[in-house]
Amino acid sequence: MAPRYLGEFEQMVLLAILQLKDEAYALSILGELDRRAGRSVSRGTLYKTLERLEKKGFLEWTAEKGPPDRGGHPRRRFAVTGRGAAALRDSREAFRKLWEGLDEGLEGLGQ
Amino acid sequence: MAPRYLGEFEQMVLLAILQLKDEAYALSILGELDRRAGRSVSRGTLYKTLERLEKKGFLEWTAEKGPPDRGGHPRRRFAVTGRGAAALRDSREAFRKLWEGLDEGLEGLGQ
DNA sequence: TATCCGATGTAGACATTGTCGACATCGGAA
DNA sequence: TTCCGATGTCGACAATGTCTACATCGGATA
Repeated sequence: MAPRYLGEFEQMVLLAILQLKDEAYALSILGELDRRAGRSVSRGTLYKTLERLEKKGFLEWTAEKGPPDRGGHPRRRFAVTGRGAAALRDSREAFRKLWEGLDEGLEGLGQ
Repeated sequence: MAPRYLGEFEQMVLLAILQLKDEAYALSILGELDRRAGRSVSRGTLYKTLERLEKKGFLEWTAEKGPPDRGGHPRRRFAVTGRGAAALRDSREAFRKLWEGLDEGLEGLGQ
């Protein structure tokens, strides 16, 4: 029952938020995910994941007044919590050990 | 419908198999996962994942006569396919870009 | 000022992935 | 013989990934 690990996409979302620093709004996250990971998903998908990560204490958000430029109205700014950062580091470490020494052998494999 | 990406645990399993080279039997994979990633799951969990990865063409296996030493009877030796290796590389690349420049800032975060 | 539109969010549904425990087998060891 | 450890298989269910449809708020604009 206790969700012990971050899913693949959950990790990506957390990382995208970290990359955006104080500009982590839902739509910007969507763009960051697409730019860096080539992962383009619907807004619904992102919001669901955001909601779950918040419920698990891996991120938090604050509501803000309308955006300065166009289309203005309230939106949420997301931020990774300490627990979220810790979970990311743990996962990164696990994968680092699993990849250890494999990089070379994989070059050229697959089409 | 088309499962485009590897799940978090699926990636770990594929990597463990790669690490074990020609010694990738179910039980050894279980041990490798535990040793390197600190991830200890039941045999059922592993077999289910192995089965799904095989169905998607990311790994294949060959049946072997009983193990040389103790408890002998047939078992399966697993191996990652070219497609599996390619999927791993893609995922690794996506995460590399997402982590870019974040390592420092994360040191010391979380408990 | 009535309406349209883009930026935001929410809700419900459903497929995929992660996880177990129970059950079944095969050969040696006791 | 019986017991036991190494192997696998199954069915059930929780967690994660994903979409589409629906709802809102304010400016822009006709």
